[in-house]
Amino acid sequence: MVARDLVGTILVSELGSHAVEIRVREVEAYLGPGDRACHTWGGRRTRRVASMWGPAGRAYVYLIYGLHHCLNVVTGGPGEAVLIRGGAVLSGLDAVRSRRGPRAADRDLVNGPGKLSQALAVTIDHDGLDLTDPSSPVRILRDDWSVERGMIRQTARIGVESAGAAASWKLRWVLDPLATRSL
DNA sequence: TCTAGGATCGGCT
DNA sequence: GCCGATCCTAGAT
Repeated sequence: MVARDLVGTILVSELGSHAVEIRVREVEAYLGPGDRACHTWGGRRTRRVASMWGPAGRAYVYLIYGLHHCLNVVTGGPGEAVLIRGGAVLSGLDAVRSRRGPRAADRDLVNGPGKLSQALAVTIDHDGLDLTDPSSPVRILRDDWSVERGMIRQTARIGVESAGAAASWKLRWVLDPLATRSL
C-alpha cells in the first residue's frame, strides 16, 4: 500500500527563501473511481483532477472551502492519490512559523492538510509537480528512518461522512504519538 | 448561467 | 465544543 509507505518519509520544500523539511505522520488514501470520497469518483476526469490520473509521484493540489490548499501524492493507480494530512517539522521551523502566523502554536503548525500546505508554501500553482524529481522545489525523500511494525495506526478517514460506505473504509494511517517523541 | 456543497481552519463561548 | 468564513468546482438548468 503506497499510502502506508509514505508515512515516515520527508517532504522537502524549497519554495520561497527558506527550505522546510517535514516528516510525514498522517496520510489518507483515496482510491479512485470506486471510492465515493475521492475526487475521481465515478471516473471523473475534470480539469481540476487531471493530475490524479497522471504518473505516480506527481503532486495533486486543490483548493478546499475556497481558502485552504491540500497536498496529495499521486500513486499511479487510476485516479488514485494520497492526501498528506499532517507531519512534524524537522527543519525550517522559523519559516514555518512565519508562514503560519504568530498566533499558531507549535503543535498546530502542521497538524492538518491546509496547515501543512501553508507551512510548505504549496499552492494550486504547484499542482502536477513531480515530487520524485531531485531538482523539483518540492519533493519526497526516503531516508533510513524506518517505521516499525505497530507504530502506525490504521483508522477511518476524516471529514468524509457523506461518502456512504466509503466513509468507514480504514484508509487513514497515523504514526503513533508515542513513536513520534523521538523525532 | 446558476446554485449547492465541500478531503478545513481558527476564533469564540 | 460549536460555528462562521469564503470561494471554487461541478452538476443542474
